Amino acid sequence: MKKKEIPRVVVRRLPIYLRALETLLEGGVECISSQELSRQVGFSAAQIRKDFSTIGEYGRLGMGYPVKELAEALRRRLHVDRVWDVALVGVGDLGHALARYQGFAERGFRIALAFDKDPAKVGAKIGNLVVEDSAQLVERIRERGVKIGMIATPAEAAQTVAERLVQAGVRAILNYAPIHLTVPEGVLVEYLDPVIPLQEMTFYLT
Amino acid sequence: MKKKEIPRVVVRRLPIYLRALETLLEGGVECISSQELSRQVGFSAAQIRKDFSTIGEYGRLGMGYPVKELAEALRRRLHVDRVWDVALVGVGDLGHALARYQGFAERGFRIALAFDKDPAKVGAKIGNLVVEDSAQLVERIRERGVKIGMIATPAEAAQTVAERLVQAGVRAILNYAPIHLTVPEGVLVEYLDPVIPLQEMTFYLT
DNA sequence: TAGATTGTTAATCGATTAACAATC
DNA sequence: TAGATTGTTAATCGATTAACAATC
Repeated sequence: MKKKEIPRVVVRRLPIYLRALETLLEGGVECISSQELSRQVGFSAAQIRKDFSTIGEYGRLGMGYPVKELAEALRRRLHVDRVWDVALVGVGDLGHALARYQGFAERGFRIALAFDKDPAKVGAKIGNLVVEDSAQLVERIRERGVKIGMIATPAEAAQTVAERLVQAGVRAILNYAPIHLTVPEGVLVEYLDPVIPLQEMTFYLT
Repeated sequence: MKKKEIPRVVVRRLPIYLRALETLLEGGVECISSQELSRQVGFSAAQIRKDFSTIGEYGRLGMGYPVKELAEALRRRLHVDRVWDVALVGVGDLGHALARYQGFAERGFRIALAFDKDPAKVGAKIGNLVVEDSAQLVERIRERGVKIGMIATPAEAAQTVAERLVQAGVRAILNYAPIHLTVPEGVLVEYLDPVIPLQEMTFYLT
C-alpha cells in the first residue's frame, strides 16, 4: 500500500495547526475537539478532521485529539523535529529585524549566516551572528550545507541572489522582495510581500 | 445585468499582476501577452486571461495587454488608486522596520500612526512618525479615521490589540503575530507569520 | 448507558485547463 | 494575407462540506 500524497493545500494548513496546538499546550490543554480547534484556526471542523486523517489516526472518539501527541506528529511530518539553518541575504532594516527575531529558534529555524554587499555592513554583529560579504555567499553556504535561504534585499537584487543561492545548494527560498523569482524545477519559493495582502484587503474596502 | 463577483482566489492574484505590470512599466514595456506574463508571475497563460477577463476587456488580439492601461484598471479595482492610512501597533524590531519600509508609500499605503505600550518607546521618532502610547490607540485611530491596522506585537498581546483596533473602526488587519485572530464578521484579517511558509517548505525537504 | 466526537463517504462546490472561434 | 493572441466555453480536476455509522 503506497503512502498517500498529502495535497498541497493541506500541507499549507499543517503549520497553522501546529502553531495552534503549541499555543494550546502552553496553556495546559491536553485534548481538543475538531469543533473547538475550529474556533482557534478558522477552518471548519470537518476540514480539520479530514486534514488530520491524512497524517494518522490520532483522534479519540468522544474526546478529541491529544494536543501533545498530535503536535509531535505534525513536527515530524513538517520536518521541524530538528533545527534548520537558514542563510539571510540583505541586512537592511527588515533583514536586521529578521536576524533578531526570536520566533525562528523556537519553531525549528536558526539564522546561521547573514550576508550583505554593503562594505559598511560587513563585519557588523547581530547577536552572535556576523554579517559577511555577499561575495562569499556561494562558498560559505556550500561549506555549511545550508538548504534554506531568506532574501531581504531590494527587488533589483533578488533574482541574482536567488540564482546564487541555488548555485550554493539552497533548495527553499523565502522571498521578502516584491518580485517573482524564477528558479529551477525542484527549488521551492515562498513570498512574503506585505503589500500583496494589504491590496487584497483594500479590494473589499470602500 | 448584475456585475459579476470576482472570486476570492482571483482577488488574491490581482495584486501580484499589478506588481508585475509596474515592474514591466518601469522597464519600458508597453504591451505584454498572457504567455509572456505567465513567465513573470508563475501562473498559466489561460489563468491570466481568465483572471483579466473578470476586470474588463483590455487585451488586444494578436498583441497582448497594454501594460499601463491594465495597471491603472487593476489599481482602481484594488482601490489603490488612492493612499490608505495604516495604524501600526508594536514598534519592536519588526515594527520599526515596517515603519521605515519605503515600499508601502509607492504602492498605496502610508503608516500614519504608530503605537507601543512601552513608555521607553513612546515619543520616539521614526522618520517623521512619532510613536504614541497604546493607551490612546482607540481615540487616535478614531479621530484620524484610519481603516487599516498592522499588528507587530508579541503573540500574547495581538488578540487584545485586534479588539481595540476593531473598536476604533479598523476594518482590515495585517497580523504579523504568530496567532489566529478572532474578529467580528466583516473585519478582514491577513496573516504574515514567516515560520508558516518555512514549515510548509520543510515538509518537502529531507 | 447517554453523550460526544471521530474518520470517512458521497455530494457539492469551485477552480483550472485545454481548445478554439474570432479577429487584429 | 499570415501569424499571433485574446476571450470564452466545456471538460477536467481538485477541494470542501454535510452527514452518519462506529464507538469510546
